[in-house]
Amino acid sequence: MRNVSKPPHAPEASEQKGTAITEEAFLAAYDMRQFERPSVAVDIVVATVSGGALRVVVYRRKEHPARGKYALPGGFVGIDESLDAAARRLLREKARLEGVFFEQLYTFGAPGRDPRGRIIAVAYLALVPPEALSAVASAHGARVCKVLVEWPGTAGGPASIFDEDGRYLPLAFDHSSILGTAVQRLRATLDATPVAFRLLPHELTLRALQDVHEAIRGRPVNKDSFRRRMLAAGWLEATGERERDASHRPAELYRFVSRGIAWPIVD
Amino acid sequence: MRNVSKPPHAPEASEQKGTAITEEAFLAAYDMRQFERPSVAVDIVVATVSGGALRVVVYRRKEHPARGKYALPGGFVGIDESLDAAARRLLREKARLEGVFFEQLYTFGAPGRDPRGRIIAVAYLALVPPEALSAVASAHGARVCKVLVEWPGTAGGPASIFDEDGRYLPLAFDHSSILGTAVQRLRATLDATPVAFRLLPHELTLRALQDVHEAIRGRPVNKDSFRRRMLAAGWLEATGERERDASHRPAELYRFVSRGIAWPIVD
DNA sequence: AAAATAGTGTCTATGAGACACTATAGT
DNA sequence: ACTATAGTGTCTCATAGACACTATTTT
Repeated sequence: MRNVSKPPHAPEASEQKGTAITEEAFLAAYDMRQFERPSVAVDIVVATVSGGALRVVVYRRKEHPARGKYALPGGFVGIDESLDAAARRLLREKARLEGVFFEQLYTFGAPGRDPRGRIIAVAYLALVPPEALSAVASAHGARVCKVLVEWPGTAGGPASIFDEDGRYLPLAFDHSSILGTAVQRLRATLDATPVAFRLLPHELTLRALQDVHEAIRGRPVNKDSFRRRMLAAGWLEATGERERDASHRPAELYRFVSRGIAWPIVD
Repeated sequence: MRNVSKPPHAPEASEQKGTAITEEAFLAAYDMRQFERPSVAVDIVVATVSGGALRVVVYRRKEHPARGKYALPGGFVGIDESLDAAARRLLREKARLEGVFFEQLYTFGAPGRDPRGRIIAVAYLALVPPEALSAVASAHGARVCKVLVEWPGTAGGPASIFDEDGRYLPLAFDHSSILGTAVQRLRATLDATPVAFRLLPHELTLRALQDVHEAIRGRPVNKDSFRRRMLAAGWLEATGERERDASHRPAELYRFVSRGIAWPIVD
């Protein structure tokens, strides 16, 4: 039986006399529980770049459903909790991450996406520098896996994950779609906004920044023009320091500064 | 009392024995109703461009809450209905629109956004040519209002609506935020994707296309370079026909064709 | 010295902005 | 003829890509 619930915007009970009562009286008489409601969860793509590859945090599911498959960190939204607050709480609870950059990505609401029932997932994207994930690795079943994207540019589509030995790891539910959407967002905003800096430590070399761009785009970028663009964008400030323990000429260290530059860039 | 509901990913009841039972048995025993759930609605920004201005469809609310204010068309998501299906249904029910382009925009979930209780709104953006809204105008309380955006570029922020006489019309709930997000999305995707064509009839002049770009960006664009870019993009095909009833030289009519060009553009 | 990567200078191709000019409709 | 807008040709400037070259570290 399909429940195309009639919106409570105009509930039957108060429709006739509704025009005369006050807003307070209306709200007091209003019972929202008359409509069947879905559950709402937040799922988070916690992304970083290390070893020249885009990586995300996943957990091996120990319970049904999708037992043995890998899932993005996530959980249900509290009834008095905003979506952003839920994402912040879940980042803390599930990945021990605080103060990291995150933003809402897309909402996945296909009726069959979770066998437990109607669960609508608001997906988030969190960006962290690789060293911030050292604590996560020790967490209960957590793994930081390489992402494989099989479509070019911002075409979109699912993405899959692999372990260090190149073995495919199955993702639970529709999490390959969520992951694909995250990569699409990253690729689309990479040039227009300074997202790449969120994936790097505070002090960085231009080479490391280029590695991040190449890992996200999945293809090489032109070195010369990349350096010029980055230095012209006004996001970088030379520290005067140089890289250490490189087996070749050490590169200049830069700091990310957004002096007066809006986020995203305003034209 | 704050209900930060413990995620049913690992429900207490089946935690101990969960590792031994089958997925079928787990799901049969699983009761999702133990957690308090929000309502989920879809709100739609139905946008067009006419008279050199970006316009959206709003309804004057006849009932509490926010009685007398203007609201975007919207309604609750059916328990077995996907989010896209809910948007399609609401476009048909509320604005008598079928077969129009629409996409998901952002999800608004602040706990206090609707005084009736916890209602999470998945916002959608629908783009229609101006003549498609002639039937909407006659609908119950519907109005097609000019949009005012007070921030430059893709900075983001709220947007407000005005009637034909320049009078400010108050928007209900957080609909000015939703509207602002819609404009931000339009501005961000205007150059990279052929969204502008969704706001125009099938046959169009370059001038009309430029008007759409200027209305969305909120500032003039360079005519010469705009013409070159549009003709080079491969989205336009000359019909050989010319504009009628213009009080000056009639412009060439073009048709939108996306021959082999992906949506959005793949590089 | 050899290897490897960092960083600079310069040439070329492309696309945006500017502007002058021509074309074609209504009045 | 006059006005208004459509549409073309060309110049300049900014930026991306390509490539040659120099610089500085480890081994």
